[in-house]
Amino acid sequence: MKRPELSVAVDLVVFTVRAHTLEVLLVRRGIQPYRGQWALPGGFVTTQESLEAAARRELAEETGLKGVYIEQLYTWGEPKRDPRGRVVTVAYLALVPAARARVKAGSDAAHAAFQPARQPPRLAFDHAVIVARAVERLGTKAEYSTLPLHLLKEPFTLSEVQEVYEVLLGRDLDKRNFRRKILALDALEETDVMRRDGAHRPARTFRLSASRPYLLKERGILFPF
Amino acid sequence: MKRPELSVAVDLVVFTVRAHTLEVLLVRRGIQPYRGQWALPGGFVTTQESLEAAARRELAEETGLKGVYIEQLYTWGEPKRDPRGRVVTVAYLALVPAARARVKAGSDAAHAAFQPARQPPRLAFDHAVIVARAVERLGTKAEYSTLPLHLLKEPFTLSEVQEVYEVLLGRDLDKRNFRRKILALDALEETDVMRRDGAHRPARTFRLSASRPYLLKERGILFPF
DNA sequence: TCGATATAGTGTCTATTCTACACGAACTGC
DNA sequence: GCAGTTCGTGTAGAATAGACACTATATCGA
Repeated sequence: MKRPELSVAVDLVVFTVRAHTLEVLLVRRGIQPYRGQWALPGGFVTTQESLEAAARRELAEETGLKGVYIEQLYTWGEPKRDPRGRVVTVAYLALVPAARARVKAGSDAAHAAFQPARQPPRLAFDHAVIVARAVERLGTKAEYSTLPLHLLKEPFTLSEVQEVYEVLLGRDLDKRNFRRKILALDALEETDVMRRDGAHRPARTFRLSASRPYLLKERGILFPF
Repeated sequence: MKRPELSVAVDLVVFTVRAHTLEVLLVRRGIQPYRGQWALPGGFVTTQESLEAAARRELAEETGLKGVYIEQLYTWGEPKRDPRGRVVTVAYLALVPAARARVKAGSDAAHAAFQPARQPPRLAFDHAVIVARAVERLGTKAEYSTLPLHLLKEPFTLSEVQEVYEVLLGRDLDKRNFRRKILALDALEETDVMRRDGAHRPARTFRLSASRPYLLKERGILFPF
């Protein structure tokens, strides 16, 4: 059994929801190949770090963010996917609240930006495929889990929760039905701060109830509805 | 950006359902480390083949099977998971009908065998974790998809279908409700051959209807029930 | 050949869940 | 204090889930 050595990379699909749009973090490549094109942030895995650690490191380098939600998405390893040679890439999906979704200070404005995830610009390598799969995965998880809550900064209002679900699912939801269902999951707890912004009635705010995980496989499935 | 070179392997979790038990294919390691211990079949990815091709090659080497259902499960890459050095492994999940689940002729009997997947023997490396995750994934997919049909050889009876679902879900299902639901998916079509085995009424048999994919995300969710 | 035995195949009723739908409440700003 | 805006709430009809038991059809052996 021989052991050919390959390069292993991690790529990050960092999502946020802003202005009723699902956005993904892209960086402009400074080197060949695909120099000047948009691509996912990422980099090679060093010998001593775990895959997830490598992903978090890259995320911190681009955005300065730590402790956000991250999960492994899929691994791509077609022999020709990188013209430089054989590179296997492990893609990770990360969710950041819009309020925290800033490109790291020090990067010039053109270097990195959040852009529409469903109609991204032309991307380097097979990154368009990776983004498409991540979008699909997120949509699927919105159907049965509270994962989308990671796109919000606590405390949040139920209208904000509904907005992220609508964006991920790509359709409008009935307000009363949505609120009934999301509260029935018993995953949210009311805070005592009210959100007042604008000339209208203030909204109650919520945070995750301490006893609940984000993903609910148990009954209490969110959808269909 | 430096490019450390790592070894990339594929490991296979090959499932079958036999005698109301979920079984997984294991091989006895002939070399160090973990020599003599049970492990998942697998091997290193060569420079010219894709990851899935490597997985299919390993599967064929152990079982002689081609064209079975296979999907990528997850990628493990902790720095210390293999004492020989840094090995990133991409695990694949494969489903084979019991009628085809044979270890390749030429392997000695002790070399490879299907064994209970939920209480496997002590496994090499982190393979127990991999098996556990595969079992969980299969159970989850049984809740909303027709993926378990890959565990059956066509044509099959509805009782056989129910059996695999029961094994994957770990609970008994009501016969009438199950048949109503599975048929409502419109994923099965009746054949004209009857299954007669034993001293009782023969059963209709079915195959997958040509127009249907195995996985159904659309409504018509199978469970809860 | 007839009875015992084993699995196949089928329908209904009740409880729960889904879905559609509209208006008063509470605040700001002019 | 009025206009404008978002917040917050209940119900009724439709669809789906879930519990439940008996007849049909074959084989086998007495």
